[in-house]
Amino acid sequence: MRDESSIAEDVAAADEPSAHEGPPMTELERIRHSCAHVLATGILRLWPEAQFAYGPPVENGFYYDVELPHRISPEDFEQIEAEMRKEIKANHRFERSVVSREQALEMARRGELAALGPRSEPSKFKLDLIESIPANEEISLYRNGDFLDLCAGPHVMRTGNIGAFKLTSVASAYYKGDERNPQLQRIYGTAFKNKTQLDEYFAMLEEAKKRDHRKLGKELELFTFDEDVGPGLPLWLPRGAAIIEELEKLAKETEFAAGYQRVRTTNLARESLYLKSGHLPYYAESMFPPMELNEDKDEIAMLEGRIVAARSVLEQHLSSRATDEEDASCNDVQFERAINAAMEANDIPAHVLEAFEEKNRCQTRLVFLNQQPRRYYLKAMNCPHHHKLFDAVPRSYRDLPLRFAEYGYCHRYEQSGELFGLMRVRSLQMNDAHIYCTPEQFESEFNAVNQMYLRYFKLFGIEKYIMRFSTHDPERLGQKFVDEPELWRQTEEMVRGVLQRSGINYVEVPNEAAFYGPKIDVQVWSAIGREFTIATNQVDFAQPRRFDLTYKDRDNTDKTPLCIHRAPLGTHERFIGFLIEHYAGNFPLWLSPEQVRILPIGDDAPLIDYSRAVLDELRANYVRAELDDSSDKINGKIQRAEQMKVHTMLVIGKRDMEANAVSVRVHGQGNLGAKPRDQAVAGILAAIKDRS
RNA sequence: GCCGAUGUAGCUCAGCUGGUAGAGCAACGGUUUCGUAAACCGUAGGUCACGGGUUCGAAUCCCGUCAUCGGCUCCA
Repeated sequence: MRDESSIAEDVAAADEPSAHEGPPMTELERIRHSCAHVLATGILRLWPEAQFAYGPPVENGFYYDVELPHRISPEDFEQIEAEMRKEIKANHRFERSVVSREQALEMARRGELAALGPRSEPSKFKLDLIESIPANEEISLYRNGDFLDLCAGPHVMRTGNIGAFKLTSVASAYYKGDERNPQLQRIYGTAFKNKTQLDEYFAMLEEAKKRDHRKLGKELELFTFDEDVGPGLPLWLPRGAAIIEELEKLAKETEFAAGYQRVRTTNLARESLYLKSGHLPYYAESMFPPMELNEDKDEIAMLEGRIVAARSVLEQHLSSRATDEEDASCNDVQFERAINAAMEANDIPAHVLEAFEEKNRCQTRLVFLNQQPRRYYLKAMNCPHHHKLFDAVPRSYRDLPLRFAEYGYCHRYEQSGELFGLMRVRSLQMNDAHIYCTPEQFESEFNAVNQMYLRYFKLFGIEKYIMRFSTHDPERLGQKFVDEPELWRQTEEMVRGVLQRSGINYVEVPNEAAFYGPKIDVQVWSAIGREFTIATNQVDFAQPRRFDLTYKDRDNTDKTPLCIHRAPLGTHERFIGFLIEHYAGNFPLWLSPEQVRILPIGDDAPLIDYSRAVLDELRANYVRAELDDSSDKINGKIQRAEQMKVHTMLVIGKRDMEANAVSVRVHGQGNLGAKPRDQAVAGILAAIKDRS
């Protein structure tokens, strides 16, 4: 399971090559970090030329990055693990020594670091890592048996203290996490104090697999992906769509009460919109490539035809007047000159005059048409469209704050390797809204949005979350971030102040802002330990300016509003993916795709009629209820309903019918016994209404 | 996009070192009339992801493509 500190750890693991800084390790981390050294020892026994980069403990184990011509595959694990077991059995001490910078560099040059002894090739990554250790820091080495490594430690006392370990996977990773650096093989493993804990860990992984949203989504018939539709483009089955409808109902009610207005915009817009917004070029690689439309093609062809016809009339006219030295079959410029001159005359026939005018009319019109195809893009974000809605009507300070909400589809061209079930998709429905406000209104609007998050989290029982405040990187202005240094500074200062005053727990993460302004992401952890950005809240100073959005202030001057982008429920795709894992598919009644299933015992006509009457009553109240009139026995019907995680089952036998009752069974709770029909129905309706 | 792994019926999975593709559940047709997690019998269902190659013969071996998964990079 992941905790809040894991963000810091991951950042440290990614950004801190030497591990020469950072918080002290826990006992388990020391075991895992030591196991990484043992892994390197094992690999070197098999491939002495291996070059190691760094090998820290991570959330669920450890890894070591290695460069090696041989491609390590899971088939090699057994062999490597055998070498590792020998090293653990030898029970070598982890011996720490401190060396001078020059000594360390010398050893690296001799290939002795992350090695079993001197080698012909230098330990090149270690050489580089030594360079990055700050001058005032001590340089330490750790030895276990023959293996010596540059390492800040700490370690367990002896290799034998690594109770139980297992190699788990191999992946590739860029050296220092930078795409421009060489790719290394990253060997992952995990280690625990003892075999029992190791086994428990793998058993836990098996359990986690059962609540994986991709597995449950298929089993519960919530959504599907189809090759003909395309990767990352989920299709929602009726049961999944039911959840979407409930979430939208929730959002619409909440937002209506909070003074939002709903708008609707298109999925497609011309290139010019996104040039204005800055999505092109700042966001271009996340957008689907454009489609090109020859919008004026037909009109251009028609005009050109008419020009040709008119010109032939004019040419005829010219040639009829031609003197010996004049040639009517001349180039365009000469023709224009000649015809203009000819039109000076007084005796021009009417049809020639008409052709002349027709030609000029057509040529003038052509100037205003697009000869080049026009580009249209699928929208990746709603904001540019909403800005246009702001701009569609003159705005006064009295209109602010103006809050436009839309649950629209956006399409983003995520890289193929990024796609991940529902959590990372290419078509997404965002719980989006844009709040246009004055700087004075910013704080209360911003806090109101945060309050909305907290209410939602309470409703869904989300207890663990953290806000990440992402700021810009001054060095990437004009590349990743709009080039407005002063506005960035002011806005970040403003947001930081609001966050601090509101007392919300947050961490500040540099360089991860949106291109148009700083943002706050809300990270949550699904029940199986995955971490996600579920909601987002961003400040946009850039786009309102780029769109020249203004409102008339009290003093009759035009001012530019601030814009807050916010999506407390994130996207349906990710949010539902999260909820599936959060609830393990056992949705509360209000969200349950099938809220009630009626299970008659037997199929006697009166019993079926009674069951159907109960069904009709529920459906008349918009309850998603079904009747199982199959020929299964009652145990079979219950089994099937339980497997589909139907929330409430109403078992109806002869006894119930005669008492005008139903027997209530709730998924996960079992048989709750018979209840009067009215009472049971009322209870269901009340629970749905309260979202309890 | 990069590295690695995987791809057999709607689902879960068998199918040895190449010799004509199998089970359970689901579906469909019957029989059964059952009080809280699976009644019984039968029927149908697959171009073994796709495309090439090797071979007398390929689900199986080789190459390529696509998709998914584990990571990396990216990320509202």
